[in-house]
Amino acid sequence: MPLILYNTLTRRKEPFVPLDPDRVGMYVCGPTVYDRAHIGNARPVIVFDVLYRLLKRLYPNVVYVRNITDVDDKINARAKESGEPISAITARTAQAFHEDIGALNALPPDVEPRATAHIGQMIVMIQALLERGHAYQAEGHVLFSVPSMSDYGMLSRRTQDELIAGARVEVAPYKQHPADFVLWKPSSQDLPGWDSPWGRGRPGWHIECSAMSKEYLGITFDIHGGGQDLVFPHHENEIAQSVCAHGQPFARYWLHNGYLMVEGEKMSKSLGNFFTVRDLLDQAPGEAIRLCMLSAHYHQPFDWTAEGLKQARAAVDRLYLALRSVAHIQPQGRDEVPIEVLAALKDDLNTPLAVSHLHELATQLNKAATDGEKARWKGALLAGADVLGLLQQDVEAWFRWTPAGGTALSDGRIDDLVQQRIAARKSKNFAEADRIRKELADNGVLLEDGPHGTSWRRG
RNA sequence: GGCCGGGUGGCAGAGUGGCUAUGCAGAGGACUGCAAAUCCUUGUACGUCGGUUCGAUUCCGGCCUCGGCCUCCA
Repeated sequence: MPLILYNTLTRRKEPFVPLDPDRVGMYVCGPTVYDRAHIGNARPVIVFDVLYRLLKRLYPNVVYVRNITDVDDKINARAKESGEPISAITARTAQAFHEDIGALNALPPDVEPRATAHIGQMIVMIQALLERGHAYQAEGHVLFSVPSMSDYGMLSRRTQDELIAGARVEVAPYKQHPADFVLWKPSSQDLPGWDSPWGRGRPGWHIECSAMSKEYLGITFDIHGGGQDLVFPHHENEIAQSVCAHGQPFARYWLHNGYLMVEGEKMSKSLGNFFTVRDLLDQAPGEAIRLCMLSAHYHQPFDWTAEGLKQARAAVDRLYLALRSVAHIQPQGRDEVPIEVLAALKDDLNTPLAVSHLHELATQLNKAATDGEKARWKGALLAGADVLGLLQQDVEAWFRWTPAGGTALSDGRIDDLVQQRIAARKSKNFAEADRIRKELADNGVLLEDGPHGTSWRRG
């Protein structure tokens, strides 16, 4: 069964056929580093991480590029507010981004280019657009001429007339057409700027992705991904710039993850339902957050709820409990992704179905009677979880996780109480044993008496 | 106004022209000093009205309804 992907360009599911199976290229729009990542930012990171893991299983060489936007007017505004130097803001925020998404088990991309390190390539591309008659200069700006591209709007399926009608912001007077967008804009001395043929200035938002994808993946490449909100204008404009500058096709498969809502409402700062990844990592382990995200199909809108996170955590608990019961068994077939998990993911990244297969594997593991069966099912469960970026940590570490700033009992204190209870049980002092269990339960610690002794976990 | 995606059992959420999704929650049972975990059994579905069909939750059309986007935004 081939890999099938829903391509926004054609609005249908298509078999994925790479340009060069020996070098599959994927570009995903990364963060603008002016503030900590919120859960909306986390969704594409997790979704495309799963795709990356899947592609690596299917092809020998995958190049995953995810940029960091470190030049942007939002960053400039932040610097002006706080007085913190721009370079400090971007460095600090980029580092925080890496920490946050690392906790969500997102693999680092192969290349993580920064916009400010590719200004030269952007200038070259803008020059090409000017030479080919797809851009013009006006009042220190360089603008892309939307009417110069006959099939502009192919991705978002908009016509140029609609763009005029839909323009709800004031159109800058130097624009020849309301939909024209900025490639380069002048910078005053207090703003970041680079010398260019058009004076000291800075790039527009869209050009960086066009320049950096070409730098690392070539003019035409396989997959371009991002959030659905980027379809227009960002990705539409990337296509316009790249196609018009090079005269050749740009990305072949466009993938977009759906929007993220919170408790049924649009996530926004004014509604007070705006969570950062960091906030959530203080409340729940990263793998619970990750599984929660993967419990709905990437293309659907996702409603983030406290209840959903709770259920996701319970689901991960269940998988780790299955593993805990076979901690002493060496897994077998550790690298063979179970066929049903693979099939689910190859069908346009059907992660909810893949997760359900993980649960079925856990059930089989729980039911396994012989060590041979246990070894086989354990290997299958772990291998299936790997492609989803789940079950990546030590089983006991998972059960010992504790929220930030909590007043949880220490591991050592819990171990002591467990030992006391074991002694009480040995002497048939069940009243004392139950008292200790109750004391631990009151502190959020669950005990499980098994054939191999007593284990505990934080709930 | 334009574009797009939805409406599935208590909840979340896949999927399918006729055959158990899965998890959580519920009920009964086994196991356990008691529990927990686990296993077994089990109840509750496919917005609405038509059409196509031997048969539709699943295809087609109308309707109702929810949500998002339309040059800040993953």
